[in-house]
Amino acid sequence: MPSKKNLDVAEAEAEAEAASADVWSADCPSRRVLELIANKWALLLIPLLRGKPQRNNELLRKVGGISQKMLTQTLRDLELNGLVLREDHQTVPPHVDYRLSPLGLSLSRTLIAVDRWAEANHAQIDAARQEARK
Amino acid sequence: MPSKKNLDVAEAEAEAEAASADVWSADCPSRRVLELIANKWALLLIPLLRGKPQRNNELLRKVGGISQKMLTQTLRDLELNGLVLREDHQTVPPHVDYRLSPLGLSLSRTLIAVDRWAEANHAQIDAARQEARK
DNA sequence: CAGAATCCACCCGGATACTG
DNA sequence: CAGTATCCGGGTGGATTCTG
Repeated sequence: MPSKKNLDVAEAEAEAEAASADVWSADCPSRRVLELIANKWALLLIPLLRGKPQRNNELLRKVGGISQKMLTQTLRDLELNGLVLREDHQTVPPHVDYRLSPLGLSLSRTLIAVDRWAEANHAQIDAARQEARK
Repeated sequence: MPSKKNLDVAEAEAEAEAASADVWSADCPSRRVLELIANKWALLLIPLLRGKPQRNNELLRKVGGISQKMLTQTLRDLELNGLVLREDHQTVPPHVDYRLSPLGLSLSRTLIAVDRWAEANHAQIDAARQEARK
C-alpha cells in the first residue's frame, strides 16, 4: 500500500475530508454531490467524456434517448460544479467542446465501473424481475 | 491478471454480456439497470446494506432525510430486481430484515466507491460552485 | 414495529418552435 | 452548429393519517 509520502497535499486533504464527511447525513455537503451525480444522464455523460473533447451533436448522438434540453442542462450543471469544462472556439459556425476537468476525470473512473456493472449484470436483473412476476 | 480458468460460469457469462450490452443505447436492457440505481436513495441504501441485515426503523434512522414512503418504495424496487432480500420473521410485533442478495453485494462494492468519492471531494465541488457564482 | 393509503405541490423532462 | 424559450403532462416524493 502507498505511504503518506506518496500523497500530495490535495489528496491528503481529500482523505481528511472523507474521514469527517458523511453522505448518509442529510445536511452534509457531500450529499449535494451525490444528488448531482445520482441521475442517469450524468452517469452516462461523465464516463463518455473521458478521452478527447466532444461536441454537442456528438454527445447528442452517442447518448441514446437524451434530448437537447437535458444534454444542455446536465452539461451546464456539471460545468457549474467544476466537473466539466466548456470550450467555445468562438467560430462561425459555432464549435463548442466539452471535456472533463481533472476532478471530473477522477469521478469518471468511479462511474464507469457503475456503467460496466449495469452492462455485465442486466441479464441477472431481468431474470430476477421475471421470477418476481410469477 | 486472472486467466479465464479463474472465472466461473456465471462470471464468464457476465463478461460475455458486457461485451455486447451498451448502456449508452436507449433500448439496451442494461439501461433499465442504470435507471434503477441512478437515484440518491438507492445509492445510499445499497452500500448501507452491506454487513448485517437491517430493519426498517434502523434504515430510516441511518439514511438522513429519507421518508418512510421512499424507504419502502426503494426497498421494494430493489427487491423486485433481485438486489435486496426481504426477510419477514412473522412475529408480533413485526420484525422484518433487509439484506443484500449476492448480486446486490456485488453492486454495493461499486456504489460505495461513488459514496466515498462524494465524501472525499465535496469540498472541491463546493469551491468550484463558489467560483462560478462570481 | 412495519407498513399501506391518500392527497397534492413541485419539478422533471419531452415536444415543439425559434435564434445567432 | 449549438443552443434558447415556452408549454405542459406525468411522475416524484413529502406530509399526514390509518392499520395489523
